[in-house]
Amino acid sequence: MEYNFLEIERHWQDYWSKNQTFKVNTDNSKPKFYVLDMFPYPSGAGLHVGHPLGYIASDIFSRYKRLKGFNVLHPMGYDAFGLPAEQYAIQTGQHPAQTTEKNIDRYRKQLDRIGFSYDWSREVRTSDPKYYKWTQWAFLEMFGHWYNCSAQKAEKIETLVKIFEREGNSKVDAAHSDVELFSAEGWNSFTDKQKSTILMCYRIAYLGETSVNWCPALGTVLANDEVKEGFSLRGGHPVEQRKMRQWQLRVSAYAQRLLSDLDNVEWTDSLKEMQRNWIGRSQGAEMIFKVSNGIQKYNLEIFTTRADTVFGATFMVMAPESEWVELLTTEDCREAVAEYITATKRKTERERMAETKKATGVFCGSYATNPFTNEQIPVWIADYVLAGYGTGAIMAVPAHDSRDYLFAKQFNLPIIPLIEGCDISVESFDAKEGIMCNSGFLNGLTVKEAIPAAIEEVEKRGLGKRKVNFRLRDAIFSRQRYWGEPFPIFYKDEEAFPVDFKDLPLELPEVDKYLPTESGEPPLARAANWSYNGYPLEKSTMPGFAGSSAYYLRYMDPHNDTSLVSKESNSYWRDVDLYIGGTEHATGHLIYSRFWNKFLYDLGYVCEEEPFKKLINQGMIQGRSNFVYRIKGTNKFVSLGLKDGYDTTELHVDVNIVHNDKLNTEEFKKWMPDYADAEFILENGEYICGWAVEKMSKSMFNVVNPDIICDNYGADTLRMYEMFLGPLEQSKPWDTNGIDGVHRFLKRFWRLFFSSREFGVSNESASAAELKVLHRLIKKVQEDIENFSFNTSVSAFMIAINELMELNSNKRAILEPMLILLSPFAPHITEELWSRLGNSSTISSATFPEYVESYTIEDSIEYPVSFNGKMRFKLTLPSTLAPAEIEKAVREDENTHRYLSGGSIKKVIVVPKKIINIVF
RNA sequence: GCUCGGGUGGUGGAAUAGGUAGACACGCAGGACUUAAAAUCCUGUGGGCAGAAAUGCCCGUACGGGUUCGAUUCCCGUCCCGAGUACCA
Repeated sequence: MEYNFLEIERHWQDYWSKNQTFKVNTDNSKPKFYVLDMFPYPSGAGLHVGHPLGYIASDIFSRYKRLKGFNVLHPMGYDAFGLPAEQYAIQTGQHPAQTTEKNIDRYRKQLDRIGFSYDWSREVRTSDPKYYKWTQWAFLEMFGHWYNCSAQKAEKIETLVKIFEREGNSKVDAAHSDVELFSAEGWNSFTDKQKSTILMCYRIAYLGETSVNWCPALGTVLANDEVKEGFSLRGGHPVEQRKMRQWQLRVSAYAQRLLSDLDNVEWTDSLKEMQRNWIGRSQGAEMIFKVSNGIQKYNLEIFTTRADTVFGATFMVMAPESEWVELLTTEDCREAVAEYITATKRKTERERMAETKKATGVFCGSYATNPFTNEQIPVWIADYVLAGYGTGAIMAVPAHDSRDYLFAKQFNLPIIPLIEGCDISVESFDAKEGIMCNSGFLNGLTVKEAIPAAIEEVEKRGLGKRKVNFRLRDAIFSRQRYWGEPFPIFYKDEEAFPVDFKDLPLELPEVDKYLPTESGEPPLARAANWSYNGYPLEKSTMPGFAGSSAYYLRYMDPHNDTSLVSKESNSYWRDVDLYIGGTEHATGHLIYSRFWNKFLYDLGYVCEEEPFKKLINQGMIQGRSNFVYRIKGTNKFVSLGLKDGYDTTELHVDVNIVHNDKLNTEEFKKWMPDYADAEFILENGEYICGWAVEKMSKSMFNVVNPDIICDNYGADTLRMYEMFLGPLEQSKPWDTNGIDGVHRFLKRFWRLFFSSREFGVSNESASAAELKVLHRLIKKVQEDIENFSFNTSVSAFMIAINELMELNSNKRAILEPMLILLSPFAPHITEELWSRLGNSSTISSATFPEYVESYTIEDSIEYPVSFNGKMRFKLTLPSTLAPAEIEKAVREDENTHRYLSGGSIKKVIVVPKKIINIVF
């Protein structure tokens, strides 16, 4: 009986779907387990073999947990709003909803063929109005709340109004944008519009002027994590800085909690580290420097982490965008400053980055007083100081900061070393170590002692205070695009008002074109009647991360019409126990989701403060390209081994017509018309292709479609092979060479159940040897799955099968538990054999076999005996011996005496079950 | 530059509370079955030296040191590769 994987897989996929085998409900009699994949953006290109890697791993884990008695929530959905569908719509005029729908259908078909155990009744799509109603709802909640820093939580905006009415805003410890101080009387005398403008500075979702990443090619703004090295992540278009009024989320208010709570989740260290860097906490002090432009005196505030170096501050620098520039530029410097500022503005973000080795700047004419030395020091303007961080101004300590050093050298400013014996002749001494000198009261202290001592002195003299700064900025939430969630916001007299909750979802309107208008307004401006009760609605839409920030909550209760997730569902499923996805979301989705969840937690809508308990990053699967070598000026192709004898051009060839690096020359002739009459110079009758690891992409002809693998080998082989390829978290190239090994394994496994030619297993009881094989495997597979070491468990299966074949084992007592062990990896073949064995229920409701140690204990052990670490001979001893008895046996062994040849034993080291080493 | 990973046969990769390095698989070579092919099965396969053979010895986990009876594993230094980040004061 052949292993007919196509028939078997089709049959069981139908069966699972018809019987809703993987549908779950809350069930208080069972412990819950929530396994989540990062849902995909359904692109037009469909899935390639790299995409399912993480899904396969999570599916194996889900199936394993079911066998272990857990009630497993394992859902899937689509991140359906996004740029490519909109770009395609602009080109073709087709509604993005249509292309998205089509792509989703294709994705679904591809996913279904791999045999995932998703509960599809819980599917979500971010572009579905029933779904984005709750994205809009969350936004309105953020609009209606402020962040109370002393309580460390979000509170209703009404509580803030009460405080303002009672005492003004001077004592409120709130996360806010720049705002003037006012008293209670002041507040009460404001007009409604003034009040609303002030409240906007406190809302968690707020409208504010900010410097944004503007991408002219895409015609929209982008968040920091959507920009990489000055180019847009999607499309790779240049990005420039622009001041614009945009909706923003006050993520920065949560910076400390986002940082601290990383300690409470089981993520990889590298991912946590990435988030820590992105949040970028730095502890230091804010200090006031008295400055004078000759006419008027001001207090210029700066931020520093090195308060200990004040004695070496020989000049000040402020950012070109700083509002201080206007105040501190003196008349005689005005022209030079203006010129410098225009020059800076013209530079793109990229140019500014590229020029990190060259310092540019201009003196503004004013002088500051160093509060510790009382020296007069010049105030400069330079673009190496950023407006958006700290106070936008710094004290420059050239001896101990490389950027200040570069600047001082360029403009001949004094450099004063502050650490004993440091060499600053060619570069600054940035390390925080050494003994202080030239520093007045700090002299003789180590840097570590001097930093707090200096801050203490600063506070004592009233020059400033301790301060913690974060690099994490508020998230820019507006996109000038069509294919996204509309903001439930309308404007009355230029003032923003929320759309009433009962009117949600505010559905995306129809437009004639998906482009911005001629006047540069977002596409929604094209919609007729884009208004609410006669008032104009917000025309930008929300960014991609809006819909993906709370989708894991929606899966818990996907059809709920009255809330995002019910209290009952949320308190049962709580949080994601295992989240699998790519590391590319480290500073985007994974920050926003945590922020979003914490916000909902503050409001009492969810019961866990962190959404993803454990997170695994699957590695990227790269492509493995194949090459052919065409002799220049001919249509002749020479095999890899002979190509050095010719002048050739290396050309990519479709990997799907190459098997084990051997080209199918007939297929090759059919592949492209140009090659129809190609000739080949073969080696040993075969054409061998060259290869290289590259990104998987159409242009390299190295895309492998999982459907083809399923056609040729079956889904079970694909699943096991993807796991066998290497450690889950490691990036690795896809190489179809080698898949035969896994396929062969499944065929052998299948054959174990066919003792003659007919299906049949023996009911005899298992032998000790068979039980040993089985129980070693149970232990190994269980440990490996728990440790996400799926590649080694595939190997363990192969070893076990080889051993069982040697034993001619076909006993039900062994094969039935083997089926259960294998079922998470290869669900179709195991389900088929399971039912042939006469089981009425599906294998997913079976119980994972219990490991019994006594079956695996060996009678005797072969010990390698080494002398001073060098292996000499092997000694077989009963496994029951205690270390002392082993030592006695080896001392008495004749081989020992032979190798000692008269020398005396100093020590005998016995590592139980491993090695005996004699030291002499 | 900084931070975090990682360097093991022809290939993918096993093995680290320090204990026979190269499991398992691919590929390759040889063999069995077959008219032939496919499929399947068996044997060998890190390098070197010696031997008819069984086998024995030496060298080998990027490189150079160190700790140890013993290091792929721990420590110090160097080189290379990958990821993240980019003037964050």
